[in-house]
Amino acid sequence: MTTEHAPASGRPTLEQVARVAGVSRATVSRVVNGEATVDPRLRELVEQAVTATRYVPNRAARSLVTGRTDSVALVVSEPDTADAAVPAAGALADPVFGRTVTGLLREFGPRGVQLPVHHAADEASRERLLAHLGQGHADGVVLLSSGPADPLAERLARGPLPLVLAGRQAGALPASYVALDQRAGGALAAVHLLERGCTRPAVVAGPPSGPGADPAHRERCDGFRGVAAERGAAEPPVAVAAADTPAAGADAARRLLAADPLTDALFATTDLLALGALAALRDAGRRVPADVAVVGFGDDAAVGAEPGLTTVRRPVEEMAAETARLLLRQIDQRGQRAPSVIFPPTLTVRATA
Amino acid sequence: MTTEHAPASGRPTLEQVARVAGVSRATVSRVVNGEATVDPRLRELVEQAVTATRYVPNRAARSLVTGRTDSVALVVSEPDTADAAVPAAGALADPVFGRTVTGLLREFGPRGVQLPVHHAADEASRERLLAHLGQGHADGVVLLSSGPADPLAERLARGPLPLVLAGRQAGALPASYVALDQRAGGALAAVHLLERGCTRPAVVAGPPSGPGADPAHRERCDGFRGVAAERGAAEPPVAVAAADTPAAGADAARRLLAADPLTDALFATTDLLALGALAALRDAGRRVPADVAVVGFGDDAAVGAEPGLTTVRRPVEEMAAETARLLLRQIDQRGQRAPSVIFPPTLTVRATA
DNA sequence: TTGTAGGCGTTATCAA
DNA sequence: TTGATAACGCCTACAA
Repeated sequence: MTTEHAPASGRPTLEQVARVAGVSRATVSRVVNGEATVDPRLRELVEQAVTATRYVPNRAARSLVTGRTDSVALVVSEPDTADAAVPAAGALADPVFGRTVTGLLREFGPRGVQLPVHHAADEASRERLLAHLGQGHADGVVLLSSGPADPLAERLARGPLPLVLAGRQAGALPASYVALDQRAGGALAAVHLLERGCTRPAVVAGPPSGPGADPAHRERCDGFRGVAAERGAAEPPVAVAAADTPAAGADAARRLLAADPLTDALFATTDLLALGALAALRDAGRRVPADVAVVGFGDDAAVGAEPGLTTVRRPVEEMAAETARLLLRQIDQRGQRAPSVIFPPTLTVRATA
Repeated sequence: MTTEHAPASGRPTLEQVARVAGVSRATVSRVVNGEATVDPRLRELVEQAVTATRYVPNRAARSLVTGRTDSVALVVSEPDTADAAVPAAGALADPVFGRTVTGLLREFGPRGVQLPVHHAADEASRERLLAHLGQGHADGVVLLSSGPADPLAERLARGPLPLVLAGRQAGALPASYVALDQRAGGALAAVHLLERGCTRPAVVAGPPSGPGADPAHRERCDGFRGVAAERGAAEPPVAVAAADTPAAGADAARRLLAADPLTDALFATTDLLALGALAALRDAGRRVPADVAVVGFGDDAAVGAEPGLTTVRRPVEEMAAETARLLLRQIDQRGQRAPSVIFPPTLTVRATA
């Protein structure tokens, strides 16, 4: 008398597979989880039953007993945007976010690791997130942080969950990270410009505070100036833009040109700034790259430039893939911290330099 | 003799909260789930115990018994990119993806609904995804589809899971959607240009096939021409760009200017195309907007223009939030299809028109 | 209104 | 090597 009280959802369970294969649940479980200690003949039987019933393990049940979730939280954190001048945009609208997701999914997807996204933009969402993660709803965390001093980074780093910081160094925090060699990027730009024959380069640097602020601006700038000094070029003057926008970049470029009309190369620490510089050069009647060569940084806004902007490209997808691998390793090794990795950027040469 | 066999993970369970509050698990469960039938005094007690123990429900356990997952899959689908000319970019790098996530999270976050992201770009990932979703790992699906004829859309629509198409109409598919009124966007641009005094407008339209192809180009174009005809303006000539890139936009604009040197307004069905048109106008020595006014579409690349690009803005975040609400309603109503919604765009006036 | 008890699908611990 | 059997944390009749 098979009572068969239908489990509401018509999906097959271990029990059913076991019945079909004529073995116990335990054996089916072993086969499904690839354990070695199982008779080849039984294994064969079970595998047939699995495909016959189209069985797929129930994540919730598995998670309940193993304590693992097979999911990694992608947390996009940004400083309270309430006071900032950037209203709608936000870190999620940055192509870097999408490219990061692409890279992460490349590793996680095939392994069946879920990637729930979280956005922490204010106190409330931060607390909710922390509580959520604290409950063990993810096996690890990828933190995509826009600010250097992120309160969330610290709290997550002190927490028990494996954590990898994406695109930003950990500083004093006990966490591994995957970051870009910003200095090397600046150096790349300098070498290219100098080898091109430029002798009076200048730098449009992003703001040290306010919208678009980022310590990376300074590192890129330092890398650029380091090479210039090393190669005996004139010490490149630096104009700091008020914000990371084309308008501010144009303004900074104008100041640079006014201070030294013979400037023949401009390195902007951001593509957006470079776009503004391009506009300023146009207005000033300078030809690009004949009179002034321009190199940007990021390869984000570069797609919008006509003619194409020569720029320093960050291997965001590859970095994200490495982030995923690092995190997976940490999860496997039960919290044992993985080494951090720094990626070198590359130069994408287009029309402006 | 409290045996207290530590549950490995030190997280509080219903049981512990119940002990602290001096009630039964059932009562705690009721309070946590907001059931009305519970004595206010007990409720108070339980709530205190919950905060004291920092209790957060265990999703896996809950999911196991309810059959729900409290998570919605965000599926980003794009046609096989293998042959396409766009290598690294992809739909995820588009700011629209991030803005959509922002809007979805606005609704899902506070309700504790997870948002795992999936990327379906080839046959393998599509099948894996379908199997995954078929197993009931999500309560519903938001499909962000780049192509009009998406094989995934059809299969999901026929499946049992609640589905909402984001940013694209369903066509013949049995699914609800949230889309933009593309025609109205074109009309908006036309009205603005005409009221500005322009009399010889022209259109740079995106490609009907190939990279950046999208039926929306035509709708925007139709909306624009409809208003022009209605208001007795000259029939606007249309140049179709070879791709959705600034270079192709510049090329199309040049053709338009050559055909009619008196052209005094340009509407591009994409911001990227508009950027190219701007460059072409510059090269041709036309002042913008004095000689030729320019309006773009999307407000994506607009951030990269200097001076600012006047453009048609899509309320992507709001649309995504509505998508979330629609889906939630469908999930609550056990598959009962929700009505679709079409959003009107707005005009963002900057410097070019 | 509250508590008791059974079961969701899986893994893990034992015996056999 | 295999099979019972006991959790895992929660919800939900059902009984009180």
